[in-house]
Amino acid sequence: MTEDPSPRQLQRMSQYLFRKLRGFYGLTDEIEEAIGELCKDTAEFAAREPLIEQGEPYKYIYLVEKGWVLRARHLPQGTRQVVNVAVPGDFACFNAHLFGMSDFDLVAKTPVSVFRFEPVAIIDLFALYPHLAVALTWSNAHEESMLAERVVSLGRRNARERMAHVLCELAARMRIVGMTTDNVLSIPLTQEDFADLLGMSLIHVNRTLRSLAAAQLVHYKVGQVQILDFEKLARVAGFDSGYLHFTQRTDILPR
Amino acid sequence: MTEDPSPRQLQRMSQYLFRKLRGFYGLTDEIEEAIGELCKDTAEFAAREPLIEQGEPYKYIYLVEKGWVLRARHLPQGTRQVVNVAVPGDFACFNAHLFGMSDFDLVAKTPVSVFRFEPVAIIDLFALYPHLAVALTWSNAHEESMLAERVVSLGRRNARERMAHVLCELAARMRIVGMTTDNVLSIPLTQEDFADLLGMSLIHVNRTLRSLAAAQLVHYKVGQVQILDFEKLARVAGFDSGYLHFTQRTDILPR
DNA sequence: CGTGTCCTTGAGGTCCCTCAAAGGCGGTGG
DNA sequence: CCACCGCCTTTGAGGGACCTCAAGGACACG
Repeated sequence: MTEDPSPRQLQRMSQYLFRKLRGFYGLTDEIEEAIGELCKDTAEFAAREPLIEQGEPYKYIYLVEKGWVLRARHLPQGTRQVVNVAVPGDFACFNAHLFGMSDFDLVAKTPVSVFRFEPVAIIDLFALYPHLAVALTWSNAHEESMLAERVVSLGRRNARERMAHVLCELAARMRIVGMTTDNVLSIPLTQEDFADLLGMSLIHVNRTLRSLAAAQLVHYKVGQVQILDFEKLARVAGFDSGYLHFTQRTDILPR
Repeated sequence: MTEDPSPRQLQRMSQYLFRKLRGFYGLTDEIEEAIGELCKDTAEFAAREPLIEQGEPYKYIYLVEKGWVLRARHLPQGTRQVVNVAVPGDFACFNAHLFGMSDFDLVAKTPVSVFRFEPVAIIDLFALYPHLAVALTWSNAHEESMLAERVVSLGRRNARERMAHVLCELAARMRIVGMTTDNVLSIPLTQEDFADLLGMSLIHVNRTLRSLAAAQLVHYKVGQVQILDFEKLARVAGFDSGYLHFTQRTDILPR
């Protein structure tokens, strides 16, 4: 499950994360180095394997390098809610590690490789790698922003809008880290996963997807979603990519 | 709108925040001092006055000292989704300030006083006040945890459970910062606010509250919610306070 | 005493759920 | 190479949770 990365691997390691950060501000060498320092330990997980389970203490902070990871809560009545999905370049458990134990399952949806590091006191971490604070805080803010947007979706958008919205979001996120260049997205989520992500039933997900397909907006099949008309889809969703904040800012660089 | 706090005020300023942090770990003098240093500027807002509006650039990071603040999104079709509420001791806009502009309205629900400070580069901030990083990161984690729980509620709990759950959460949050000691909560939210917070219609909120009242669980009136049977309410909600992480940890103190 | 704000109740409709069942498709084993 | 199995998708039918529209009542305030 664990192996030593070669220097070559380290070189190429967090290109996903770097691409995201680069979109946000001029990525400095210090930040790249700090992240490189931190990400020396790697691990692999098979599909369906949990990285951490509800109720367990946190052992690591993860940076996803390959594959998809779902953060989900299992409710007593047997239902599940997927809170968010992590794709390459996303951190997992960063701020939550402050807490004693996890409130959620973190489970590999595909074969997954991660970089990971043991949580140390934040204050030590930032003292050791001051430039890391920027990257981590940005990642935090980004994740919280997506969570807030999910709350908006679940609270005030209907099934069609929710589905359209999450597809727009995934398209944008995958594009910025270079997971896709055209409108064909390799998304390993089943219709049941979408149901648990969007707070609806599997059956209604299916009908919604068929309806979007009939309208020539998207074409879903297992493991692959093709966006036929992004503009129109975004209009259906009320999707405004602003909340992802993938826009350059130069005024807040560390001095 | 702005005034200089007297030293006495500073002394008493963030008791709310301190109580929360104290619940989490032994609050050190350094942290208290760092926060005190930062919170020299205060501001007051009237009820309904926005602290910041959707689309505006961030000017400040806020620490709520008195009153209630709602973070809400207004959708094109005229609906509103309240993403979370901030009570005394809560930060607002902390990590979001990294972004160019706000995705949400931040509006005073009651007369509000806040401490505020201008965002500087995170790296500078943490270098200046290293002990602050802990408090801020914990606050971040806490807020994200509540957001995640809201996603679970909106996605997989029905109206009755959602209402019960949010009341349990508010009770717990108000108790830990000392806003209440018994089961009578001064909550300034109207039924419409609850509707927008829980993603339901005003009318259904009303029926749900009446139903909870009929079951002798809670008694709602304007500005005040009385919890008649917390245990039972928590059972209805499927509420487990774990996600609030108001439990002592001594193992991760900064050295 | 009118006006604004908020709560309350009724009635009808709809979005989405649950239950039920069938079909496609890749993998595995006999 | 076919039969079978597991996993996922698809479709139908009926029901329920919640929504919208409509209207009335309570209460505070100037």
